[in-house]
Amino acid sequence: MPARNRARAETPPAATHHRALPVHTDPADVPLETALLALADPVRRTLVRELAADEDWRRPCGSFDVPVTKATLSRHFSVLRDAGLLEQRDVGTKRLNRLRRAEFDACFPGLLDLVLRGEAGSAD
Amino acid sequence: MPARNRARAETPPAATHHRALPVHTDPADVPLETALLALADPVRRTLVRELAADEDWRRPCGSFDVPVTKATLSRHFSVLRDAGLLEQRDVGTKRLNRLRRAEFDACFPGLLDLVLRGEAGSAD
DNA sequence: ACGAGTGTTCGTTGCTCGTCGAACATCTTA
DNA sequence: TAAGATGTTCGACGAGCAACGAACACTCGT
Repeated sequence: MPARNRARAETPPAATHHRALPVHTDPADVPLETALLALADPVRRTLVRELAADEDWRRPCGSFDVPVTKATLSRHFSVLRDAGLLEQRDVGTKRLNRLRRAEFDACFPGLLDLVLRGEAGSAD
Repeated sequence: MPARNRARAETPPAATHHRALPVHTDPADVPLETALLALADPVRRTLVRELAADEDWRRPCGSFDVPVTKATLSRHFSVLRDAGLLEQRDVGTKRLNRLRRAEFDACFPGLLDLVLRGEAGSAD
């Protein structure tokens, strides 16, 4: 419980203590199949869109408008992390999220845009 | 059994008689989820790649190198049709296939390229 | 007309995935 | 230290999907 509170000047609000922080898979190590399956779920696409609409590190896990339980939501975040789509950071009691837009886009160009663009095949 | 055998000068080898030909869903009517799910399967991605590698209307259904039964294969083709990825045409006893590259690409830009490009997240 | 070749349909089986409730862990505040 | 807030983990359940064998349908040869 010591914990040095030396606020590191970083992009995010500076993480507090240290909880067993999740594994962040690099998009470059993500098989195409994993990426496609991750974005094939409607709930996860909503999460991705809401993340893209807001600024980085602004939204804790519980702040998303999806019709599922905390348990299910946690699972979805896990899948997004494993797909190289999500980065998380703990601050206080909440876990803040960031969409890895640039990194993911570099590995799967166009895929994220498709999701953010819209639902129909006619797009837009 | 009448059937006008006026060989229509077309792109494909000109269809013979008429079997209950399959329903071809227009890519513009395909939800993003359907497209993603269709390409999320490894067998279907193989089919798509082999189709893209060869010329249009050259490959009958049974000519693909995938480790599944005829029944399963038929099901996969059905899924690809419903995703607006495949067009089929009957000639004699075989059903020839064509990848709807341009049409699908217009609706889901970049998606097909991703599949054809490769498997890894590092692409290429 | 018959048989071979090709593809679809049907019913079943097994596995994966999304979902939930309940219990647990961690951090903050009173 | 106790209470509250936020997420995660742990079975369990149900739906969906890929896969198969077998039976059927259609076309082309002989």
